Amino acid sequence: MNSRLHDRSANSLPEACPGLRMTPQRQEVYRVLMGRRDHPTANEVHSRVKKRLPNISLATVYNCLETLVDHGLIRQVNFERESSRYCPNVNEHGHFHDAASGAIHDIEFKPGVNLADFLDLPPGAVIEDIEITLRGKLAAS
Amino acid sequence: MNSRLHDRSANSLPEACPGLRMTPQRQEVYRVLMGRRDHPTANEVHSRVKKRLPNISLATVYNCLETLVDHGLIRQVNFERESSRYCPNVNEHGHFHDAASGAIHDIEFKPGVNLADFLDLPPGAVIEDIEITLRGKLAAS
DNA sequence: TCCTAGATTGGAATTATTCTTGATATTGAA
DNA sequence: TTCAATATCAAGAATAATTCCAATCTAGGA
Repeated sequence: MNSRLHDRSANSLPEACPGLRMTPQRQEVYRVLMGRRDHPTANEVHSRVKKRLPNISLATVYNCLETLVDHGLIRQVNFERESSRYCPNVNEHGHFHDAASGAIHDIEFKPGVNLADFLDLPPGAVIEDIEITLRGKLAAS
Repeated sequence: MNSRLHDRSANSLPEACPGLRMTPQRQEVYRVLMGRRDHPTANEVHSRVKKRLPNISLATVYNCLETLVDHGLIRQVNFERESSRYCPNVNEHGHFHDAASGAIHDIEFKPGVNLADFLDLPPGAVIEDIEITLRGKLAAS
């Protein structure tokens, strides 16, 4: 599965990712995602990146995002049929979509849990990727 | 959450679903889904339905599918950015996407499990919908 | 039967994403 | 350093799933 890079702060860039040429565009796309972890769409990423790279095109943002996903530095997240969103948390995790605010929260697995503990997997299934999405509301507390 | 209708066979039509007029088109769309539970796309449903209703339009298939989803008789399932697929299993369940064959298998929860047992939910979260998708391979056994 | 709300149709419109092409930049080898 | 090969970028065209729209059509109630 994906490599697990932990403890990357908003400023730590993935200087050394084998096979990935760190161009200014990719760096800035990555920086923007790390800087505000609110699961932006490609369009939103484009707007943010343009502050520093005013000439970057949306196509390039799509290319950069795809490249970063392919190299396991970020994750692409889909809700229903909405635009894809992007997330710098590459740990195994799910998402909670708050219907009221539209906000998306990362959901971590409790430590030590195992898919097969709660799902009836087909015999011999080798899981390569998991996507867990919850939709609901946060009770006014 | 959705009403839970169990034990519907391939021929049992939802004659009585409050607020839903059972037109021939809706009936046939539903029948087609129940008859072959392989998670077809709207296009595939359209092809199948046309055998009995040659004049039905794709727009109508989309309308029927949406209506049936809204009434909790079927579920809409999304994988990545692919076309939506439709599934007559309205029980809470997930999906396993076999990368080799492209087949999609329903995954049931083990009895008695509870989301909060394995996920760190935000405090006060009220879950309205769950989507669990696994991608992987079936080991050649 | 007549009326009306809801359903259907075909085609146009929308929209996120991908593709294409030519220009530009980077790398590694000589 | 220079060159050739390769990768990246930008702009706009193309694609494809889905939705929208306007014009009929239909079923069921008065």
